[in-house]
Amino acid sequence: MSRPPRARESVLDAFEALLVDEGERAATMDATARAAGVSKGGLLYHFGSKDALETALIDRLRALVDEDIEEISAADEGPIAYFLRSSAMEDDALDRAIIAVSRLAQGGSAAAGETLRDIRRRWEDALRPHAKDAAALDLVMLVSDGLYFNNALQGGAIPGPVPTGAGMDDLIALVERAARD
Amino acid sequence: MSRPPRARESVLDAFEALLVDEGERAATMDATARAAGVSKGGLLYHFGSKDALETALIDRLRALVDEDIEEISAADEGPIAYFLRSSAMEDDALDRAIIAVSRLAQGGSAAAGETLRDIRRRWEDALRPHAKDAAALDLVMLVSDGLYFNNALQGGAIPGPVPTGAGMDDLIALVERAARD
DNA sequence: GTCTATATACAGATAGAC
DNA sequence: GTCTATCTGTATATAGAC
Repeated sequence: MSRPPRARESVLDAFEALLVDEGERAATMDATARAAGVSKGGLLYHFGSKDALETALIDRLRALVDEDIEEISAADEGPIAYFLRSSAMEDDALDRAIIAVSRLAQGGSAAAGETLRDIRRRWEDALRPHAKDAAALDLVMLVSDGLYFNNALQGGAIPGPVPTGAGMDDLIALVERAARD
Repeated sequence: MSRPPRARESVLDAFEALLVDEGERAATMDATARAAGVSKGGLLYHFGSKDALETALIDRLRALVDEDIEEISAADEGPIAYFLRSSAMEDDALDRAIIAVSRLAQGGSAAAGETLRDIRRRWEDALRPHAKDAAALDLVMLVSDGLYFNNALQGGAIPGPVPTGAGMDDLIALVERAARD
């Protein structure tokens, strides 16, 4: 695994941040270059096209999901609780990458949409052994989708309608009681 | 209530269809005019700007939600079951309008985002009396969000991971058992 | 590897004819 | 009320200097 150039990574970080904080429309190559502190030409040396930039972000997401799938199976508080709790986070690398790629999917990227469906399938497969039946698995997946949806929809700093703290604990307990094997 | 001109409504239908079927980026004024069978100038007679077009679609959604809130309270199978079942529909006027406005929100429209948050709050208020506690209400809302999310994400005709038929009945039974008062 | 300058395409919007 | 023609801004991408 050859580690990629620093400049390349910081361009990718800037692109992701723009997608998450200001939406797909604001994440232009110009704005990305400015945010990363390089010129448009400099950006295009690392990523030959907008499509290449999007593909690189999608690849980063896939790598983060690989790690996450490992952690789900090994989680102390149980796979379902771990999965739901991590669905509501806002600032770790995985969640930022998912939100960013969701924005690309909404903006019309077919590759982004396929990636998100694929990821969802992998999570579903990882959790299936821990749910008592199909409806229970549907329930867990849909609550997780709902948590992501609400985090993805709110523009920036607006507090969403998603439960936090004790409210989140109560929700997880309720879902586990309904879904656990 | 003065009924609006036929041409105006068909432009709005075309705009909504483009948003739902091909995404926010494809729903340009040019494409909307073409799909509605008018020229760009013709479209701009009815809607003086892109913003006016978006506002009209948002207003249409608000009106449909007013009707829906009435029906939720009056539903035979119970408000929660009715609400969840209607969250998974794909082709009635309300669901198409929600998906279209969700696309606008993702594309950066602040007004669309506020409208969606407002609608969610109204549904939550309508269902609160029928849920046994806060966690139960969170559960119902998040499952509904998840159903919408999955319908909104898939590009066009791709079958989503959302349960249908008997699977949906099982899910609703599970949620009701967990959440009902 | 990174820059400036420029080409090309398309979005939203205006003007004025019919 | 609907059209064509045109203006302006901005996004992606290329060419070539440093």
